[in-house]
Amino acid sequence: MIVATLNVNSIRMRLDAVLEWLAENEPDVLALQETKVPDDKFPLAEFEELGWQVAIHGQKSYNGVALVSRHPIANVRTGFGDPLFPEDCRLLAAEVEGVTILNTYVPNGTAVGTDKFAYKLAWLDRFLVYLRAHVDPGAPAVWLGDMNIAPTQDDVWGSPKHEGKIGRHKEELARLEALLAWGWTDLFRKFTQGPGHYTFWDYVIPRSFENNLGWRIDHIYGTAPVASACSRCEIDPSLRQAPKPSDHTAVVARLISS
DNA sequence: ATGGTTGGCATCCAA
Repeated sequence: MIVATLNVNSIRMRLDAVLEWLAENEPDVLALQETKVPDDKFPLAEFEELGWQVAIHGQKSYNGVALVSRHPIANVRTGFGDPLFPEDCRLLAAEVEGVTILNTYVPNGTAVGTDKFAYKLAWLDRFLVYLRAHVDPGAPAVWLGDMNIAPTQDDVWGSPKHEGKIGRHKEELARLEALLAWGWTDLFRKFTQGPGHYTFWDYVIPRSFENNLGWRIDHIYGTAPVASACSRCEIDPSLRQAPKPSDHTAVVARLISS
C-alpha cells in the first residue's frame, strides 16, 4: 500500500498537476491539504472519472482536507466533533484497506504570541485527546499531512535562525513530542538522516526551491505495525519543480503489510 | 528593519 501527502495550496489551481501525478505514481491513497474550496465546488467528477474515490472536508477560501483513494474509503470522520473547533476544516479520518488514515492540516500559527499561535497549540492538544479516544496505537494507522512543524534543526534551512519562531517553537515541539510518544514513528527518518530534505519552499523567498531554502513540515507517521512494515518513505520534489507549483511537494511511503 | 510571492476573494487575509 502506497500512501502520500501533498499540500496543494488550492485543488482547483493544482487539479491537472495532481491528476497527472496520480497517474504516474499510482498511490493507493493521497491526502490533500489546503484544498481551499467548499465541498459543493470540489472537482469531484474529475477524480471519479479516472476511477478515484474521494472524501472531502472543505470550506470557502481557507484550509480544507481531502482523501483520494483507489480503494473504498470507509468510516469517514471530519473535524473533532467538538464545539470548540467548529468551522475549521483541518482533519479528515477514514479507514482504507483496514488502515486508519488521519489527514491533518495543522494550523500554521502565523507568529509566536498571536491568537493564531495559541490556537495552533490548542489544536495540537485537542488532536492528542482525539487520538486517545479514536485510534489504537497498536493497530495499523497513518497520520499524514501538513503539520507546520519542523521536528529538528535539520528540518529547516538556515538553522538556527528559525529557532523559537513558528514551526520551531518549544511549545509546539513539546506537543509534537507528546503526539509521537503516543505511538507515532516518522517514516521519512526511518530511511534518511541529515539536513537538507524539505517538503515546503516559501514562495516569498526568491528562488527558494532552486537554492533549497525549505522546511520539512509535511510528514507521514505510522503506528508501530506500520513503521515496522514500511519499506520506503521519500520526498518527491517533482511537483514543486513544475510550472505554477504549490509551495509544498509530496511525501510518499510504501507500507508493505496491507 | 524589511521585503519578497501566491491563492481566494474582495479590494485584504492567510500562508
